[in-house]
Amino acid sequence: MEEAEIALSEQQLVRREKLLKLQAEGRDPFAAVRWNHSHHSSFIKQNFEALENQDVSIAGRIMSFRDIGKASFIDLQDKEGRIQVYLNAEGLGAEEYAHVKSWDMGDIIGVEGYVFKTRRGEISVHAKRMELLTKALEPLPEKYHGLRDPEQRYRRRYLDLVMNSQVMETFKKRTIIIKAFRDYLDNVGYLEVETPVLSTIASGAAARPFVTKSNALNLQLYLRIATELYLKRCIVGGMERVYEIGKNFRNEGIDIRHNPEFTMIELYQAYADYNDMMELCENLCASAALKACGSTKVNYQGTELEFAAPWRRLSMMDAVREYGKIDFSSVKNDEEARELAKKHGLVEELKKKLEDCSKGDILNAAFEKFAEKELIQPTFILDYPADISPLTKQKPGDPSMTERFEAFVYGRELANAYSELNDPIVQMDRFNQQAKERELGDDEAYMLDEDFVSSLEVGMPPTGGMGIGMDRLIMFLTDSYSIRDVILFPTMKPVQ
RNA sequence: GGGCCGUUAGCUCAGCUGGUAGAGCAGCAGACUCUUAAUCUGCGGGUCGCAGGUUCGAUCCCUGCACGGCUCACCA
Repeated sequence: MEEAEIALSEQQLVRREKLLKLQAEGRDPFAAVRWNHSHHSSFIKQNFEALENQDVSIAGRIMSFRDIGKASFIDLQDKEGRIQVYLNAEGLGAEEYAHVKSWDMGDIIGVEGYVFKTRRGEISVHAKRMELLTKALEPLPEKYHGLRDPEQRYRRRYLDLVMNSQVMETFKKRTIIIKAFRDYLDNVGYLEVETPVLSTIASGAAARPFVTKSNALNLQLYLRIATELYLKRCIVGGMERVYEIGKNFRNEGIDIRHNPEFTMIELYQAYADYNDMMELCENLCASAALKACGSTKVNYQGTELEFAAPWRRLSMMDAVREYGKIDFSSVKNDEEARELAKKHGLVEELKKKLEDCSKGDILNAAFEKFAEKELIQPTFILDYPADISPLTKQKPGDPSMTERFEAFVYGRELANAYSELNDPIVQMDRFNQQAKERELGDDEAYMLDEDFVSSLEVGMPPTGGMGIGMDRLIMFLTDSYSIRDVILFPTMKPVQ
């Protein structure tokens, strides 16, 4: 007792004793072994007529063990679900049957036997041979309530997955949704690419980056906050249609809809513009909803969301007029806009001092305050101020506005898309403007990427581009309240 | 970062106005050949998140800390 020992519970000690006993008997449940299994649980249940009285081989985890004396029932869980195993001395032999009875809930076993239906109508496997494939040394959480403690569910997701079948369903759906995106884009000629996570410049979005260091290069590097500028280089290179699904990293607050690392798809299409991106956005989301939920109509937190095209289209100015009762169309300059800001209580919403704010800043603040949370059904908000859209083409006839939209669902931003700015001279001016913003204290202003500008000098065709927050879409399609419910291992503070 | 709430057996949770703790599941022993939250009998299992303080005495009151949840702020 000199060294600090990990305190084992009574139940853990019991299981370790069982393990030692098994090993002493030459039945080490951790010894190398493979198990040929022929079927999964749900397949057997769905194909009972064909499989009745047929031999099958299954494997999984013991979730329930009902010993009624000379016979027992086990609920075996595999990746598809659960199936009941019936065992008795006749099927296994008296000695084996007695041995199996010492197994525990949580143990991972293989079962060979024939398919039958119990008198109560439960499709089951009548065991002829059983093998303990892995011993569980820790007891499972409570079989009825499962694992409830949110902290443990996130920290020990493996237990959450074992105990809560809807969690497994959510993550299966997650994969279906991402695959739906891939299938759709691959079918219309997109090329999936990979761009750097590590870079000396973190640009393409407004966010604080994570900082790391390369030992080999003796260099400070950032983890990417967006893939935009590299994907556009691919367009310059002639790939015409590219997308990347991957993690972005933003060193910011953690809450119900933000995780420091999150999954984004960005896609770029040459010879297209933001109108094409709207259609693509509708089609991608509708197709994902159809594949994951069987319908474009999805229930989210008690509200029915309709993802089928067409989504409502509304300019930012019209949205502010509709939801904020403020008319920006007649505002001629920044000064008039600042007056409006004071009149409508927007000053506190602004990220900068009022005198530093342009008309665009104030319009955006009014939108965020009055309109954003009202946009429940999928809605495109079009035409964003140029000041907050440094990578976007200006509107023909109104250089203060850009060809940009964001898609909102349930009051949350889901997608962001532009007619991509491809004029290298204007792009340089916009980066310079961002540098000024940074001097004014905005540490999320876009970093200058000179090589990106120089790629535009080589020539980027007119291009439409879009980013969609995959985690957020997955939240909507799985009725998940928190982003942590759609990320397998969300960022957590370590326990001290 | 602010506010509110939580942390008690492996798990899910009780625990009154302060007198060092209970249930169900799980575990152990036993009974039971169609159970499925199986049932029945009996028995074990706790540094009440951590550290201080008040008190004769703290799971309970106070302070601080840790972790988590919600929320506001922040955050395209």
